[in-house]
Amino acid sequence: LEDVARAAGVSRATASRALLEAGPASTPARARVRAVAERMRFRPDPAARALAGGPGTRIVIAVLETSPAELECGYIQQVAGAAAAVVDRHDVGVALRWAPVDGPGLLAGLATDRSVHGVILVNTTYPVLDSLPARLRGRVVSIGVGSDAVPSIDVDNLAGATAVLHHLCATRARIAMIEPPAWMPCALPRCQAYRQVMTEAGRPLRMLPGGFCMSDGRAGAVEVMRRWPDTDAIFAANDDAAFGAMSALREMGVGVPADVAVAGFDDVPAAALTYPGLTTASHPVGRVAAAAARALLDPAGGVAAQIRLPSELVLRESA
Amino acid sequence: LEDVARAAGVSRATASRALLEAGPASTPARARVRAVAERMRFRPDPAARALAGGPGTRIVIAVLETSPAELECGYIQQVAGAAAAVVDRHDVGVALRWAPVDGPGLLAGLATDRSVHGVILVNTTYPVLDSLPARLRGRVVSIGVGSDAVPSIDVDNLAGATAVLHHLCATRARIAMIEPPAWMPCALPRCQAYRQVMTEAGRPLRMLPGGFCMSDGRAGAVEVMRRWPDTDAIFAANDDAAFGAMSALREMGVGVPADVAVAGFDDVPAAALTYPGLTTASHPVGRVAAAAARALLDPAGGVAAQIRLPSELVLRESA
DNA sequence: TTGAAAGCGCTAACAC
DNA sequence: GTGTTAGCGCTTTCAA
Repeated sequence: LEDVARAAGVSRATASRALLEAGPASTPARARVRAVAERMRFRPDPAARALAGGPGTRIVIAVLETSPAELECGYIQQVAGAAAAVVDRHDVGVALRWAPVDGPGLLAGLATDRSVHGVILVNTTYPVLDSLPARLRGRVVSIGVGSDAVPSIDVDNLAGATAVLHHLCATRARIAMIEPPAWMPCALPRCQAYRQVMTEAGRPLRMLPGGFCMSDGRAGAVEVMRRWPDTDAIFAANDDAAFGAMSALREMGVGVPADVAVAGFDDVPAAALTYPGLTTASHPVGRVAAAAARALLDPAGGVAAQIRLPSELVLRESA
Repeated sequence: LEDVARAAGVSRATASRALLEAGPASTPARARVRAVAERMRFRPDPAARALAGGPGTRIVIAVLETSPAELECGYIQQVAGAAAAVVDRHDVGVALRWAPVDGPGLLAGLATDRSVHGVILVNTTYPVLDSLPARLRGRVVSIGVGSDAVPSIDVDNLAGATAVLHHLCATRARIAMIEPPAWMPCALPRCQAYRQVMTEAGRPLRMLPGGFCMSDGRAGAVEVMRRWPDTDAIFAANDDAAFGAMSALREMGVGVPADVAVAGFDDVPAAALTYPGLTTASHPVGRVAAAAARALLDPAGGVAAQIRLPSELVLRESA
């Protein structure tokens, strides 16, 4: 910085202000500093910046889940990987932290940690969003639901699920849904899509509490066939649950898709490998996470309040 | 630190030395400082530490690959996720960086970056290992092959592959292997196991250059059946290649496992979902990555030169 | 609008 | 073995 300032003919302080786009600085000086910095390929030292009261050196990905073991699921790993790839160029790192679903003070602790540059909330809930400490304002983005103070980025769950359900409706009459975990507000649009499409099409509503694991899908499928034996399609809240449903149906001697069609959501790699291949909606997790990391990193900070990345119908054999 | 030192009745410098376990410090003082620090839940500020010449605040995971797109594969994501979870407690972050397979100066650049705490090399090669800059000594671990200066952590490829091949040998006579990418030295033990087991069992050697993608497995299987039509088992270098082989065999009208048994390596989640389920060897990627991160973080630094985590045979229907 | 100066919390020479 | 002192590279009051 010293060198940049000298080369631009200003003091360190002015250079700092120019680069930060904060505080007073004349437009010409500002431009000169930026040009010199560019030319010298100047990269501010994040450690020094953190020490001097700037943003920290880590982005923590705080994952709300029922158990820390959930950090090992493919979805979270993908978020971590994509974010880690994005932050590298900015000399920042990411850390992955489990937060109990109803644990208090998660954000409070993060707010006082000077080494924290920003926070990516995953699977967050409204109570957590509402407890946002002032010091964290502008340094938090949510993958999932957001609030006035917290911009959110997610796949377009509503559109993706709607597409799947329209496809199901075209060939099937009685469609059941295995719901996502009830506490997870970001998954609610998938239910909403179900209610909406079924209602509009005049189909019966057959919803069952479920979850995001194969075991949830398995249990759900068994219960569906017990309660409504004439069901001819199952929409699972995600691919894993759909895999569970398919395997349970097979064990019950129910043909997929001959007797019952099955569809999921996410298009995980395994969806292309099962037999039959799983019809589902794509979920660009990596792009969502990368966008979240960039929102935290970009100086402009022009984060739209809400970004919904498109989800596309992926047709395979199961439905 | 100031407070800790005062409470322990020593100067900041002594406290620092005691906590760092570096430099001279009397045993009693050392113990006192540690006790006080423990009680006060003192956590040194990583930014300050980095600024003052200590280790940086980021661990960069440098992945040698042929293309940056490879960073998005499940294996790398898992490494990133597991490492990110481990470093969180240490107020450090991880960053993911792609490095061209034969790109020069990768480590040189990292060595001069003060914000880098340490480096986890993934899929590294011997030339890279040999070019280790002195300043990075003791701050690099490799997931894969290592060297005198770089401790390495990996799954026990040799034992895992050997177990799979012994299993194959028990019921099959002519076993072909689809090899891993040739430039990736960490995957070589899988080939070595093949040669060894085949030779000991007096079986023909049928090796074909391959890779780690489904397309490699697909091409490999086609070529195997063309060159050696009486082959009755295929060992693919990893699960993805095995999936490709299975799908190619199915398309060729070859029954799996009836006509040809197929086995892979890694036990990715999809291996349990294909039809037939894939016989493979487990690969505790998360544990490997966590161990690598811990090796970099732990103050003791007592990293064994080489750690090989066990791989277990996972029997399913494909072989 | 700008510059000078005072730290941020820690480590590492250096003298005691 | 221990304390004193001087920074690490930046941001941010405060005067000018």
